[in-house]
Parts: sequence; C-alpha cells; structure tokens
Amino acid sequence: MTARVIAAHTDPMSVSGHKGSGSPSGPGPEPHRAASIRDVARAAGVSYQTVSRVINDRPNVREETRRRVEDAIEALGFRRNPTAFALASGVTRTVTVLTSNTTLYGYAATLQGLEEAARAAGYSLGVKLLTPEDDLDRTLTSAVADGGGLVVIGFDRLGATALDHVPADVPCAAVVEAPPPGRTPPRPAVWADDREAARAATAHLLDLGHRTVHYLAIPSSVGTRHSEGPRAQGWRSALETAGVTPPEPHGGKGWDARAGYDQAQALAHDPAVTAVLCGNDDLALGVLRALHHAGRSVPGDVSVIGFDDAPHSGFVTPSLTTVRMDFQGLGRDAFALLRDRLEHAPRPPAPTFAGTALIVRESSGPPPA
Amino acid sequence: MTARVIAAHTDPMSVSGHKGSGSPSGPGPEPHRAASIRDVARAAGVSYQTVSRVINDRPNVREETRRRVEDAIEALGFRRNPTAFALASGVTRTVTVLTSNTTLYGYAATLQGLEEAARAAGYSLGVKLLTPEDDLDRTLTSAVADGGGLVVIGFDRLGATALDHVPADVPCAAVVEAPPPGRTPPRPAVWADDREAARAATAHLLDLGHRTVHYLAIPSSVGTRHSEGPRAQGWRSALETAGVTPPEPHGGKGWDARAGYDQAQALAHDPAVTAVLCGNDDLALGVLRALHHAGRSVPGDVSVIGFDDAPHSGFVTPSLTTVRMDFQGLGRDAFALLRDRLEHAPRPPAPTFAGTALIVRESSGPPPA
DNA sequence: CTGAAAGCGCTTACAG
DNA sequence: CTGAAAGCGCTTACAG
Repeated sequence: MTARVIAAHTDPMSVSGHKGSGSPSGPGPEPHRAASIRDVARAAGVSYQTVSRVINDRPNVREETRRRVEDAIEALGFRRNPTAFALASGVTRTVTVLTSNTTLYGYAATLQGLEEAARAAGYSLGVKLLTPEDDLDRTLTSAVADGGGLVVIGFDRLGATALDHVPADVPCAAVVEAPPPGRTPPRPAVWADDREAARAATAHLLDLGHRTVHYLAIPSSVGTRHSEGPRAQGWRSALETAGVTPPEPHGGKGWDARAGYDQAQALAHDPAVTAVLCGNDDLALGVLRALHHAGRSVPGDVSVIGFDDAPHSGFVTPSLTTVRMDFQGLGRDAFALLRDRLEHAPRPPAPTFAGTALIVRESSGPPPA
Repeated sequence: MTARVIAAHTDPMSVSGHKGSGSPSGPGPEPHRAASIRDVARAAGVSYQTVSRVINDRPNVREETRRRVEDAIEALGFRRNPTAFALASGVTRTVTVLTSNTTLYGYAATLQGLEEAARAAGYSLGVKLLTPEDDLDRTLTSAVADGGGLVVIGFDRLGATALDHVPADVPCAAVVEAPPPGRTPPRPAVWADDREAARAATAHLLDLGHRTVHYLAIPSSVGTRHSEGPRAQGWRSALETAGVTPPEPHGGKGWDARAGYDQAQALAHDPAVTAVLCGNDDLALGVLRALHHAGRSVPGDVSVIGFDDAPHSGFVTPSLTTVRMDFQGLGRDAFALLRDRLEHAPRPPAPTFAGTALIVRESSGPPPA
C-alpha cells in the first residue's frame, strides 16, 4: 500500500550553478565545467570565431585548421551550449507541443510520432498540458517564450481554442480533427480523413443489413450545437445516402470507457438498436460492456464499431471492428510542416498520404434475423 | 484512405529571426519584437537593473519604484526571456524526461504526473525517447546540454541503463521499478511497492482455493537471468510462504496484448492451470483472449489478474481484477525530488505514500470444483 | 535604495 | 582564410 521515496544527496553542488574551483567532494568525477568555445580555441591555437565556423560547418576554413579544431573539440569533449546558441542566433531547435491529454491512445500516439520526427531532425521536444482551469494565455505565452515552434494537437475543443489563440507571428503547425473551414487556412495543419472513414464504417454496417446505425460521439473540437465533428458527419452522410434518416446521436460527454458505458445505457436497452458506431475504441468498450449488462449479444443482437484501433482492440472479446488511424504519421507530418516554416523552406511541404482503414473483426455482423 | 496536409505560409518572417523593422506583411498584427528589460526600464524611467530586481522579487526597491516598473511591465506585456535568464543565471527551469515509451499506460500516466508537477512549479518539460538503435550517450549528452534536470523513467531495461549512464554531476531523479540495490542509493528515486502488491494479488488467488498461481511477466528492468522484477518476486514469495513451489514463470518478451496472447498459449492449453497473474493489464487482456480461443472460461476455469488498472480494465468482459497503481503520484514525487536537488533544498524531501491496491473484479474467482 | 560594469557562451557582421 | 568587435537579454557582484 505504499510508494517509497528515497533521496540521495551525493553532490551538493549544482551543475548548473556558477562554477568555482570548488574542491571535489567525495569520490567520483569532480564537477567539471563544460568546455567552451574559447577553451577549444586555446587548445587549437586559433581564435574562437574560427571554432564557431567549424562547429557550424561554415566555409572559409583551411583544411588543416579545421582538423586541428576538430581534434581539440574531440579532446575536450566540447558540445555547443544550446542556450547560448539560442540567445545569440535567435534560433531555437525546439518544438513545444500543446495538448490537453497525453494518455488517450490517439494523443499519445501522435505525440510519439512528433517525438520521433523531432529527434530525427535534431530538435528537442517540449510538452505543455492544456487544462480548462489554467490560464490559456499564460500557457501560450510561456510556450512562445521557450522559443522554437509550436505544434498544437487540436483534437478537442481545448486544443482548438488554444490554436485560435496562438499569435499570428509564432511559427506553429497543428494536427486537427477536421480541415479548417474557409479557403485560406490560417495555419499549416494535418488531419486524417475521419469523415470518409466514418462513412465507410457506417456503409459496412448498412451493407451487413442493418436498417440504421446509431452513433455515440466523442466530444468534438468543432461546435457542439450547430455543427458536429467529421466522424459524426461521415456517419450522417452515409445514412442519408442510403435514404435513412439519421437518429439522434448520443454521447459527446467523454472519451473513455466509463463515458461509453454511461452514455450507452439508452442504446443498450432499446431493442430496436442493432448497430452502433462509436467515436473511439474506448467508448466502444464501454458500449460492449453496457450491452453485456443489458443481456444483449455482440454481434448477434447488436454490432459495434469503434475508431482508432488502439493496440488492445483486437484482443478483447468480441474483438473490435474499428478504423485504423495513423496517428504517428500525423505527428510526423505536423512536425515536418513546422520545420519547413521554421527553416524557411523554399517549397511548400509535399502532401503526405497516411491511411485510415476499416479493420473488420468480431464485433460487427449481420443484424438478428 | 488518406491523410491530408495543408500548408499555409501566411508569415514569411520568422519570429525567432533577428528583428528588423520589416514591413508588416498582410493583415494581422505586425511582427512585434518582444519587450526587453531595457524597454521596461525606459518606460518606467529607471535603470534596467532595477527592472531585474523587480521581476526577481528582490528587496531593496522603493515601493513606488516597484509600482512604476510593474505598470510598465503590464503596459508593454513584458515577459522575461527564459533563454537569456538561463544563460545569465545558470539556472534552467526545465526538466527533461527520458523514457523508452510514451503510449503504454504506466508510462503515459507517469509522464502526466510529471507534467502537472512541472507546470505547477513553473518548469518546462521536455521529453526524449530512448531507443535501442539510438546512441544512448548522444541522447544523454543532448539532454544534459538542454540544461535543467533529468527524470528518467526506469521501468525497463533501456531506462535503467540510461539511468546508469547519467553523469554523477547532473541533477537527476528517477522513477524505478524496484528499490535500488545497496545501502547508498546512487540517485534520488521513487518507486511503488510492486513486490508487496504482487504478493497480495497472489495471496488473493491462493485464498480463493487455487493450488498454485502461474505468472506471465513483463520485461524487467533488472537482470533477466539471475534476478527478476519485483512483481515476479512478490508472486514467488507468496507461493513460497504458502508452501507451494513456484512454477516456471512465462513471458518477459513484451508489454502489449499481442505479447500476452502469444506468450500465453502454453498456459491456455494446459488444463492444470487455474490461475494466472500477469505483469500488466495489457498482457492480461491477451491471456483472456488466448483462454477464450482455448475454450476455457474466466473465472470459471481460470482466474486472471492484471497489474496497473488501466482505465478500460474495468469495462472489458470479464472485467479485470488488477492492482491499481498511482503512476501520476510517482511522476509528481519524482519531480519533487528533482526540484529539491535543483534548488538546493535544505531538507531532504519527505517520503510520500502513494498507494497500490488490489481491485477485485470479475476475472478472479474460485477454481473449478 | 539605485545605477554603471562585466559576463553567461555563443553568433553575426565587419575588418584585414 | 582568420581575427577583433559588438551584441543576444538577462544576471551577479560592485559601487555609490
């Protein structure tokens, strides 16, 4: 019933504190001031500007001089101080991602794609959590002050709002739930074709013979009242195409299995319901559970389809028919967009095509006879 | 089947580039050089050192002067440049977390706890992913160069190895799988009592009447050959206490449901097996699935217990008996440890007691008669 | 209580 | 091809 904390105070001197030639305390390597550009210059017998040229791969350095400097760098274990670099050059190889969540599968996977791309490009990655209680402007200002660029994950309302508040002159890319409205998008952004994916999932159920399909929504980043998210739109459009009047959508109040369970009560107990499309897999798990408690079988009595293809969705029973998304690809693409913006790329980034795909498993089938 | 990328190049000027009084391009606010300490000083009619005093809450500033400076700060929207602050002061309010994973529940939740604590303390949080392919020393050097402190998530071998390689003079705290061996721990660290939790879970199964309990392991951060992780130890110890010879543990080759499914084949098809403790909930889901495919019911034929209590574990069928962990608490505590180290706290941090708890649900019950 | 100086580690012009 | 100067925005002593 306990978590333990143990503290070891082995080194009373802060490495970040100003150096003094303090006597080495205790065993181990003595606190070692990092070599600076001047130390390297001295060791190589050149001026420190020349060192700067070498570490920045600038031309106009004699081959032999360059070699001597490189040897000194190696010998002293020199690494350029990123803080000083940032201050002097005005360039920060940093990307800060703003997100309201880091544990839900879609968010976590997007974050991972972002991280991989950032690391590959030599960027550091920062994370700032968006919370309703927190002062949004404060969070944004502090993110901007950190330098570098911003990537906002705009899957939900909080993220979308944050995106709207990013000052126009701050380099920023976004991964969003749906294409921004209007012809001149305010920001570089990436998104998956959720609308089409939802349409295909709904059509799959209709093709199976269901007379209609109910929808349990995730909270959307776009208006809750007058408009709905792309997944809901795709569902609605598939029904309309088939000449079916869409029933009232459910949900919209949460993302997790508990929210799915709670919000599916009405659906689960309505014998007319034979097919439910869910805004994500967690919600679908909750629906499965509600159906179980209502004594209805899946897919015998009711078919259920999820969204996102979380790693465990193929291993629950019944395994979940769902839409596979490429969140990591979205993250990578968003980083690429930001980087182009940051580094003044001459050409606009090439469109990439990461896929969505309907994965049919056990939870969907024909309606009861 | 597509993800779309759209690029908007609304602002050709980089905000991070050196300012020039560039003509404002297009609509929107013109690129605005952030106010500096000198701008504030000018506006307030004082020297910039006085501004420095005010923003650092230093004494020895006349009340009226302070007020004038604060007004100027407000009027100009001044925010101290963190990069310059870091360079001049040698203090970086940044924590970089090193982790091999960001999507598995335990990692993601720990990260979230870290983020919350960091934000509350006014620290920025960076994330660096640890990969087997990557050069560990390079990753570490770059993390250290970013300044501030490190928190490494040492749940697995990669994390534990990284922790071992952190130079002794770098401020660092860790969240680890098990208490560090030896009496003088090398680093401030936090951990939960996994051993005791696994013991309790195993005892629960024994109390239910099972003759023995099998174990499906997660990969451990500690030696795979001569030693085993704390969860395995707790399981083993509970069996031994009950006078039962522990069977050979399974698993150790992966963390997710697929790994659980694959590694549970032998257990699932062995009629003598009536109880399985799993290293985490994902593994348990895979075991449930393997059992289902083998035609064995849970908990009728076999009881299954997981670890971690992931958010959906209560909503699968059968719902999972599992051990609830306080990963967020672990993250918060690790940050507190690091902060104390960074800010030279006089007192060692007080031990905190975050809980683990056995949550009994549907997947465990008495053995078949 | 307040100001003038020097410096953090680097870069970008500007000389030679 | 290489060096001396000025500056990034702030802080920490040091004067008054």
